[in-house]
Amino acid sequence: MLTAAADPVRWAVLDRLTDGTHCVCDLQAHVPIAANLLSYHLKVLREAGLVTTARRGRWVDYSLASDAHERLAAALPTAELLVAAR
Amino acid sequence: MLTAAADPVRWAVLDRLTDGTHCVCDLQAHVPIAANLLSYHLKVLREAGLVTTARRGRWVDYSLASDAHERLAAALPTAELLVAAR
DNA sequence: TGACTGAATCAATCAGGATCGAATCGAGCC
DNA sequence: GGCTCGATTCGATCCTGATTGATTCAGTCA
Repeated sequence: MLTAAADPVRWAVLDRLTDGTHCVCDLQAHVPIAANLLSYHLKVLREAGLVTTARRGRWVDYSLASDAHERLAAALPTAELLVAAR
Repeated sequence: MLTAAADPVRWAVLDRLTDGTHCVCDLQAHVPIAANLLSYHLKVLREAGLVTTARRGRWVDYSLASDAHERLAAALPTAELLVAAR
């Protein structure tokens, strides 16, 4: 879970998706890597459940999973500090 | 920052430290790896500023940095979602 | 239909970090 | 001083995961 977010490329993708849905071609313009490599990283994010996809014609739109932040925050080893503080 | 926490061994160490200070020998008992390897991971955590150390006689005590959780949470790519929500 | 485009998949390569063994350091004890 | 214990450092190896290029798939438009 954390390892999925703790990669420079995937971090940039997630960061880009925080301001809304973007197709792969748009993400492509924001990370300077090959298309097939981006596809690989998107697959990792999909398998981690951090992003969701929707096909729109010949494009595929990627969005942040609605609970992405909650799940990431809960995955932090220090998460239980919050619980204890409540 | 995130990569420091997104490792199984270091995650376990940080998790162990959430309930207080522990010497290396105690941490050793909670992660099934060689002593020198643990030392390596502790060094990574030190360099990331996530833990602090204090020598006590022949022992070295490790503690969570006071701002460890804040800094980890802020390092999440989805962190700005919180800011936007406020 | 057939050419074209966006996207995903596959096998193979490569690099960086994790791991191991041995040596070293620092502090206490006899 | 020599010795032990706790912890770290060093050098070499292993191995996972990132990267690459080529291929395949799905959808669009002429």
